[in-house]
Amino acid sequence: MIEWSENQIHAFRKTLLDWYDVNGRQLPWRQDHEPYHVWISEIMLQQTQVNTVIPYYQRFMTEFPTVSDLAAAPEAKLMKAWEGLGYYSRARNLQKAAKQIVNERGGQWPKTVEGLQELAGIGPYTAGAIASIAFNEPVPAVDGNAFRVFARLLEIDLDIAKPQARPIFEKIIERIMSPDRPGDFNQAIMDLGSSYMTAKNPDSAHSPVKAFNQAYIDGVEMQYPVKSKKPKPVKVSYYGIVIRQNDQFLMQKRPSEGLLANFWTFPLIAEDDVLALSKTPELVTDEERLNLLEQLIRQEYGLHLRLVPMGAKPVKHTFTHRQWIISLLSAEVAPDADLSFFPGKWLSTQELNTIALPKVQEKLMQRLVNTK
DNA sequence: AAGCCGTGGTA
DNA sequence: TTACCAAGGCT
Repeated sequence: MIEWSENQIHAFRKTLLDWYDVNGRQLPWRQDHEPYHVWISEIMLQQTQVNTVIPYYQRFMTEFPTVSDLAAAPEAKLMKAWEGLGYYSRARNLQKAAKQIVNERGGQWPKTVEGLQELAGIGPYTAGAIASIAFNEPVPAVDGNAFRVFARLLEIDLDIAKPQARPIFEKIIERIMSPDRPGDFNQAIMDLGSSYMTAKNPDSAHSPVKAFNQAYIDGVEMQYPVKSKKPKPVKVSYYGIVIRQNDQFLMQKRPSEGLLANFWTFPLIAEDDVLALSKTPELVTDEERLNLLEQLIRQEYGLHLRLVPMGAKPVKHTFTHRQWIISLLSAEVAPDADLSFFPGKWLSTQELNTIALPKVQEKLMQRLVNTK
């Protein structure tokens, strides 16, 4: 890596901010520096693209205009507002933090990076963003953009996937950033990172800071940032059981922790659990498989079902670390069936249109429409 | 430290 | 299709 002189640092600040003053993006959350606005946008933007966030942010501000409104909101309404954004613990933490501010702090925001990180869902990046943008504190906001931009500018060889890299980048950026305009500096770095200095197809030849971009100058831009790879999603096969009576589906609520916590889906049964009932799982035929599945449902839920496979191909849905492969089967259940052992309830199509559903459930329901 | 936690877009 | 990315935080 290289180091800049004081003169270079001053020149970089001026070049960056001059560019930002003219070319900075106009975004809904940049109309003012209200901590509430900065906060909501920063949480939504975690691992999520700007274009995806914009409509969510606008609806959110209409429904929950202030931190008090958010603190007092029914959780179902909040989840409906977040539906489709993913990483749903962000929404739950959002309300936790809103309650912290309203109930424990008399509506007062913590105004320092340290204080902000005491709020649920606010880590080092988001705390730096809020502190610098809303409270003008000269602290870096090191997100993926900042890692990438500074790794290239200075040819920093640290693996940005490793936690130790963060404090080192923070120290480097602290020295470089504009002490009088910290919020604008941090946002300018993000705009740079999402325009000229993107991960895949950067356009450094036209970048306002190309003269400062050592990796570009040396023709090794694509070697930065150094980032170790993550493991592939693990494939998991399920049977999705569609039990319909007139206008209702028998739905199952997911556990309160873990993937898609508390969301409603069709009952999902892991193929592994079904095959575990066989002494020779590798020899199970399709017909036996169906029998084993019906047996498991009898044992676990006390439901006597006759299952009929639906459609040809299973529904696939990929999360960050899992790929679900779901084979749909339909069944009828007797009107007087005992549902006391079944961990779920009947939901009408009306209700299903009202509550928040995860994308994978919507895919399953879509498949239902297509195979009818 | 490394795995968990969603979704949509792009090459 | 696969692979990887996009303004991370929590455990």
